[in-house]
Amino acid sequence: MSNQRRFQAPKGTRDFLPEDMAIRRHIETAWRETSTRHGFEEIEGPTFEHLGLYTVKSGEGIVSELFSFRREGGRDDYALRPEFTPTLARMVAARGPGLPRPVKWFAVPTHYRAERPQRGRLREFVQWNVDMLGLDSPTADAEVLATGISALEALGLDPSMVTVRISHRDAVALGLESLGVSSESMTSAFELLDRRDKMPPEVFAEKASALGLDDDGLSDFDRLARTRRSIRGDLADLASESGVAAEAFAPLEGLRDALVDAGLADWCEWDLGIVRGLAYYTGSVFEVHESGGRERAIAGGGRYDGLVELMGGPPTSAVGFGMGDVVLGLVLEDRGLLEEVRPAPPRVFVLSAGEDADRPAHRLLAELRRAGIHARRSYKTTRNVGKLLGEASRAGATRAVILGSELGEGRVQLKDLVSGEQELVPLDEVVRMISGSESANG
RNA sequence: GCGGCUGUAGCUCAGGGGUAGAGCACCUGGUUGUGGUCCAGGAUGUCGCGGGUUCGAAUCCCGUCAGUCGCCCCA
Repeated sequence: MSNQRRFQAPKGTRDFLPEDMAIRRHIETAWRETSTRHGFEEIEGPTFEHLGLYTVKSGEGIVSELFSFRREGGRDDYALRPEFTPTLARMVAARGPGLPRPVKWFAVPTHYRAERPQRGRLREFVQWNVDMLGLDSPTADAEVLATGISALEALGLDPSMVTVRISHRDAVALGLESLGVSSESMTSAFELLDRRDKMPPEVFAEKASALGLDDDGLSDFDRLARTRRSIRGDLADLASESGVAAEAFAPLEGLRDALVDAGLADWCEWDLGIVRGLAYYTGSVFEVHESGGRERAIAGGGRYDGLVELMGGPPTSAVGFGMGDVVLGLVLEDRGLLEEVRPAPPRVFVLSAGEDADRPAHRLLAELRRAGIHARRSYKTTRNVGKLLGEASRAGATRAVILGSELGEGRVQLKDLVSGEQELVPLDEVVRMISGSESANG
């Protein structure tokens, strides 16, 4: 290590040692199993795309946030994918007309963003994407949300720990309109709504008045932005709390019914301050947050009915979300839900208690593995059976097979490492006994 | 791009002008067959890097790099 150059992982990337990888697989397994159970099929796309795929949607300003490159001598600009939705929209635009509707796809891709890393945000991360296209109904929104929530539940979270905050751009637009915001100013109003907590009150007031809001309008705007309410409640209550005319919330009715019918009411609440920066959202928008508000959003998504068309496909309704592994991992860690997650332990540990037993031990090991059993041995040279059993225990094995002098009569010790009991059994029977036993492990 | 904090053994850290320590982890042994304990022993660092001050710097000063947290941004 002295006269060689030492490399470290690039900024914002992670090395996954076995313990880390076990956690990553734990999360990804929950994502995949939940997706499949809800009828979504897995897809994958290229890790890098033409740069234009991202600038067409987000403008040139996005480039500074991307890892983009041009091949030496090449003419095309590429970028490592910062998100999956453009790839998805491209795939659907290309193949969409021939696909049975609705399209229900999910992916678990890695993504890359050239940002300054901080808690909950890295330069390389995994993000679960769940999307449903071609069904213009709130039941699609609810089904997508049900899938996300179900995965959180599978990972041990419950409604006391996380909340899905939901809004709807149409409802908020109608509400803002009733406060006097013109349709030309609507985009700016959304932007102001999104960023209201990031500016001093004077600046907020100034920008609000630029939208045509007087003092009353400003206070109503603020009230709307802070409105949070159970989705079980009457929408009329939402109207009275936000100060906006009840008619504005008509777009929420179908969504509310679908969420309640899907059994998601305990997890969800209306939060009219949720906007999401992305310009392509057209209807429902939502974010999943840790209840204590200590971490960044665990997931975010919404309806984006115009994007497939933007990619050259037919007009296609769409709704989906992304859930990253970084914040989710932090939340699970905070809640102590990862303590039991570790690399798979072996079902059995084979050790020889004497030189004469080495070859029979190796033969047994091979036989166990051929039978599909996760079996390990020690590579130490010691004959100290105590040390070897210690190694078996540390590896997490619940049983050990000890081959020794009893081999002369064709028998070995089969030891239960949990109870400490052991019995002499015929060598020929070991594989059958272990494969036939009920074991939660490996 | 800006700011706070932190860089000493594989990990967590202590120390602090006279050329380095602890715990954990790791390895070996405890002689020929029973456990995460115990005992004994062992390896490991250019104290992030560069420069300056000094007889002497891990220690003080300057710079730089890296990590981390936050701001900006956040698909």
